[in-house]
Amino acid sequence: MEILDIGEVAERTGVPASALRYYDEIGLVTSVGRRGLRRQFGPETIWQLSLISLGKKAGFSLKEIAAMFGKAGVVELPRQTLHARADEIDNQIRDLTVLRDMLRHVADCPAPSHLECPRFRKLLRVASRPASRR
Amino acid sequence: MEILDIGEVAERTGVPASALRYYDEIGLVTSVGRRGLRRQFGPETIWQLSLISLGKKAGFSLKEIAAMFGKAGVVELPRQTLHARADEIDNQIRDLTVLRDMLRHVADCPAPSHLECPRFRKLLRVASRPASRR
DNA sequence: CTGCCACTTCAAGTTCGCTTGAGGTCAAGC
DNA sequence: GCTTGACCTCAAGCGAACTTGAAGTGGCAG
Repeated sequence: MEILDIGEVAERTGVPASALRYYDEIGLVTSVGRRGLRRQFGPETIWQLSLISLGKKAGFSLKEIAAMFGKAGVVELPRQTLHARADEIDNQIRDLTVLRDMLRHVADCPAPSHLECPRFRKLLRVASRPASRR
Repeated sequence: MEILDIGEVAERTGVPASALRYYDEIGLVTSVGRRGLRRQFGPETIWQLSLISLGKKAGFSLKEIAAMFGKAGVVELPRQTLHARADEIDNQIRDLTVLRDMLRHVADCPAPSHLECPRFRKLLRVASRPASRR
């Protein structure tokens, strides 16, 4: 059960075969060979696809993801770049936290207009501030 | 200085006029009138645009953002939906945290192959787990 | 040996979120 | 009154990330 063909990968990961073909085409995943015409993938493809899905959720483009996790699924970027990426993600986490707090607040706050609520106004101020100052 | 025309809004927010016209077209922002042909916006547009930018960073589509912050910039969704959205965002924050830790780890870990590093393998397991179990 | 059917390729189409370009308008300054 | 310049409209184009469809192929079960 070492080598999976495209249908099995699709079934196990939920990623459609058409998408897998596309990823193969752009070099985001690599098929280890063919059985007839049928693409075959190594077992590492499975976790590579979860990393890809993670990266997508984080808002990275497939190109950026390909750059982060090279063909082998092994990261090959300079440390500096990796830390920079991590910092970007930290900023994004902060943004999401503000948005989440805003939604939760709005769901619960009884004020007639949220603009009148000091808590909402505070969140708004944070939301408007540039990332560098957060 | 109550009412701004499109150029001023663009300048203050960094959102290009073409995008503002597009947002107007799809009803994501509303112009309060025209001076000649020129669109004019109320001052609330400014903070609405930062909410929009926040929502975009969070990976929501413009339609979803429009649904969250109705035309008036006032949220008009049932509390339940808002909390559901907030929970979604929480999951996303967790995903991002895993990804960030993964990047930082990879930047610093001296192991020859990350697959051999127990810490990396642990992060990988978390990454592969469905959101519900995290 | 013959089907079957899951795959293949390749081109074209789709959605999203805009941008670009051509040609037009209008308020304001000279 | 004329020019200027910032806006306008409308249609087309664009890149990302796929999907869809038509026509073909090849391993394997019977």
